[in-house]
Amino acid sequence: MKIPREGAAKTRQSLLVAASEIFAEKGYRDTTIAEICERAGANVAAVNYHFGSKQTLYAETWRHAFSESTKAHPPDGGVSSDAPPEERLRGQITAILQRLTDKNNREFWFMQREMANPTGLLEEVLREEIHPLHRRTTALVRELLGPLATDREVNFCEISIVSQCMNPAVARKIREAGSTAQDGPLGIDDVEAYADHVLKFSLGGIRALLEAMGKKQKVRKKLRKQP
Amino acid sequence: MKIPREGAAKTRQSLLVAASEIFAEKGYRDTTIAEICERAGANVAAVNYHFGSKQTLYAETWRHAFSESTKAHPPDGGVSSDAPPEERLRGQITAILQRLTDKNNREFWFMQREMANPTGLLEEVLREEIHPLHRRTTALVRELLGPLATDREVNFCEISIVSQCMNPAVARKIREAGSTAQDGPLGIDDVEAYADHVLKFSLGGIRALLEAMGKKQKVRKKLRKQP
Amino acid sequence: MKIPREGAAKTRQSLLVAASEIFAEKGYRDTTIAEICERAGANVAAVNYHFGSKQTLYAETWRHAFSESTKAHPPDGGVSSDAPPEERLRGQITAILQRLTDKNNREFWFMQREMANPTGLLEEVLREEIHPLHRRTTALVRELLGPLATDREVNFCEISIVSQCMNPAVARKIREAGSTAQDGPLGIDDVEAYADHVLKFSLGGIRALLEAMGKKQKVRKKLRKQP
Amino acid sequence: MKIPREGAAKTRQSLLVAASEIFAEKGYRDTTIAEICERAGANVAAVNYHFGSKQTLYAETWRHAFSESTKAHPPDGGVSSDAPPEERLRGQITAILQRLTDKNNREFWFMQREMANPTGLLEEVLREEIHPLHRRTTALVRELLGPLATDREVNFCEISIVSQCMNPAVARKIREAGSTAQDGPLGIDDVEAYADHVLKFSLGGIRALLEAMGKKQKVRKKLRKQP
DNA sequence: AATGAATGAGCCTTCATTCAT
DNA sequence: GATGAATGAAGGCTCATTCAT
Repeated sequence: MKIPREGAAKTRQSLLVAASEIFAEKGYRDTTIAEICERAGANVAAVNYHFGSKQTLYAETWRHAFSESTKAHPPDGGVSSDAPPEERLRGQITAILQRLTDKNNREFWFMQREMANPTGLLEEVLREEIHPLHRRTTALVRELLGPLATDREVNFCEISIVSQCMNPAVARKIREAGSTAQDGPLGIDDVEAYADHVLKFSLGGIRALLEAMGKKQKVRKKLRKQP
Repeated sequence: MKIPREGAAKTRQSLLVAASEIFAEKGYRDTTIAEICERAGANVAAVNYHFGSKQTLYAETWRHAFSESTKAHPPDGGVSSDAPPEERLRGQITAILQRLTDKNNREFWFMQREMANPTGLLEEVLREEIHPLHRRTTALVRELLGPLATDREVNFCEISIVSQCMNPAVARKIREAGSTAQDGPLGIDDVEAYADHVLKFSLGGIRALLEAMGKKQKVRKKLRKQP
Repeated sequence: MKIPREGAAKTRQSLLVAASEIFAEKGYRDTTIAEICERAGANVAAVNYHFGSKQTLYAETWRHAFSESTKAHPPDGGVSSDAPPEERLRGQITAILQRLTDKNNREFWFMQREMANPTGLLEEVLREEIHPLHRRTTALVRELLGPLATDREVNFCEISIVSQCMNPAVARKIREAGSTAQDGPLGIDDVEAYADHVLKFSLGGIRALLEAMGKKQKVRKKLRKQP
Repeated sequence: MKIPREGAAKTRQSLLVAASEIFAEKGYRDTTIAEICERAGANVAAVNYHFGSKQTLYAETWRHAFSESTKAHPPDGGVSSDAPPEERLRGQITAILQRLTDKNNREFWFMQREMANPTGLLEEVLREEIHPLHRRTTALVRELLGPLATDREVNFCEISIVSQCMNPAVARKIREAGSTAQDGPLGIDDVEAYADHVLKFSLGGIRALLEAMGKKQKVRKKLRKQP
């Protein structure tokens, strides 16, 4: 009747895996401890025994999903830090998109749910994990826009780029494309094609900002000459 | 003990308003009928009397929020259809952003929750209400990219533009900026500034796509000359 | 919007009819006032307005169904009181069976429900309406069994006869036969055939009792001769 | 505050017993889970924990009552299958009546309620449990009537016999007699006396049918001789 | 260490009845 | 006189958590 357990903490891992799947699929509220335990092949009391509460398990699961994801997809997309900024931007864009569309990755859905239904417990995770990524992108954008850009311009620009990658509709479309349609090359192909597009589009956007800054600069210089 | 009933559908409206607020704030599951009724100043049974069930009320509320939103913010942003496409693009961007950041508008949060936790009931609303908006933007993008662009290019481009407007992080930031910070001009100012940015950035992106298409065109012409 | 009502008490009658149907079909508890009023084309408050309460309507309905039934099916089955007792027994048996299987008759189902789930309110009706019928049959049985039969013998015999007619399984079978099968002669044919059977069977039973009494009588006479 | 749990299925049994009593007394609808649990000394959630739902508990209770009843009262009434058919008929009649009037037996009241207010769930039980009993009686009747009797005659005859035993009025009378009146010998005595009566009455009925068949037979023979 | 029975708070829903028009 | 909105008392069920082994 009992499953042979080689270690005490094997159940813990099973619970984490089961929870990861179900939480990502149904969200916190619609997930029941019973279901998690059943899928994990454990007792109903197992969650409270190993994690203390549903809340704690949730947080733990989130953390786990996030760190797994970061491990699997390095934020630079495999591009060397010596590469030209355009290349590094491509790396970051690809990284986000791959991370997002990795079938084993629940992180994105956790985040979606959190944004829609913040539990508060995860603000902390967001700060610790997401902000560094943002700062990395912000730094790159600053590099591309040059020192003349205001902080707001850099901020907006970073939002523009990341938004294109994080739009849930995008994620869903890609996912569905890969799962429903002729489940073959299209999935991956799509992601790469979209990454190319985002890079091209964003570089165009950045160039437009640079040109506008240039004009302003000239105007200011003119004005300075004739006060 | 009884509230004076001045009209038949007055309670109904109160319930709709209360539900709109609480559903948007907490989501379907975490919202209790009791809370809605209490805020609406009605009896616990009022929801089931007027709407039949929590589900129905939810759908009704969603629908209501959406149509109110469409009414308040015409999708062209008040720009004439005779205006040049760049102006019309500004109109659409502004429309989405205003719609999103309108304090009385819960629609966006409903949508967020639905994407995270689909009830299935709302697929229909999505199709009926969202797709037309997308088609409108797609048509405009096609106009800007010209007939040489592929459907995929147009599609990606439309996603790029809309994503920048619909990013929940943006919405949240703007909202929080308007509500927590010096609750003053910053809110609206922010939206307008961001709209300007998105327009500029996107036009830059589009121009980049056009140029890329031009090069391809030239290459093809060359190839055609020397077979 | 309002149905033209020629009299005040027209609604009352509609309610009674609707209630009769639904109570008989579903029983007291499973019937809702709302359903009754809907079928009667009246307001939800109509029942309480016209009858004071659900209980009262129930009692009223029962009484109504019962008296209607007695009116429609005279307990002697149309057989003259001058006819020989066997004929009169046939009349009574036929009367009960017809009464029971009359499609417009809810009375039997009310009784069934009452026996299973007595409301207490109806004890009175039972005494007033059922007992006279029983006494009538008892008298006839006494006539058939002669003065030598004990009261218990008469009582048992009466039960035997009436039981054969009132068995709900019988009622159900006949009803279903008439409603599902080729909804034609079979229904009535069945009833008549069964009535014939019950008469024959019961007269046989009575004769057996008489013979047994005869033997006892002889024994007693013998015993009396040889004290 | 907590009841010592000596065994796993002890609570289950308590619930079954309590449910059996209350369901039989009040019927499905008028019985509340709370009452059952209270009487069983269990928590309000106990029913749903052990049985899943009120419905399931009801079905389970019914099944339990029925099988208990069959166990306690073998359908042949203790008469050997070698005994003459009249004796076996006495056995069956006695078995039904004893079963019906057994004070610990709720089965009959369940059945009454079901016939009046079918839940549909129990059709199955009826088929599995009741039909075999009927077939047994039918076979015996066929034996008594001989091969010349039509199926309908056998069927009607079986109904006549069983009806006399199953009449709820009989059951009620006997029960009340045993419980209210000089709660003594009358109860059991009554049942035996009534069983005697039913046997005698039914054998008389059967003989009458046989005689009628004999006449028909003679007529047919005559007709065959003079075509 | 781990289980499964048990708990109790809370939720949605139903429904007979009452109230204000 | 009659309506339909409103009420509040339950009832069945779910579920995270606790307890006794």
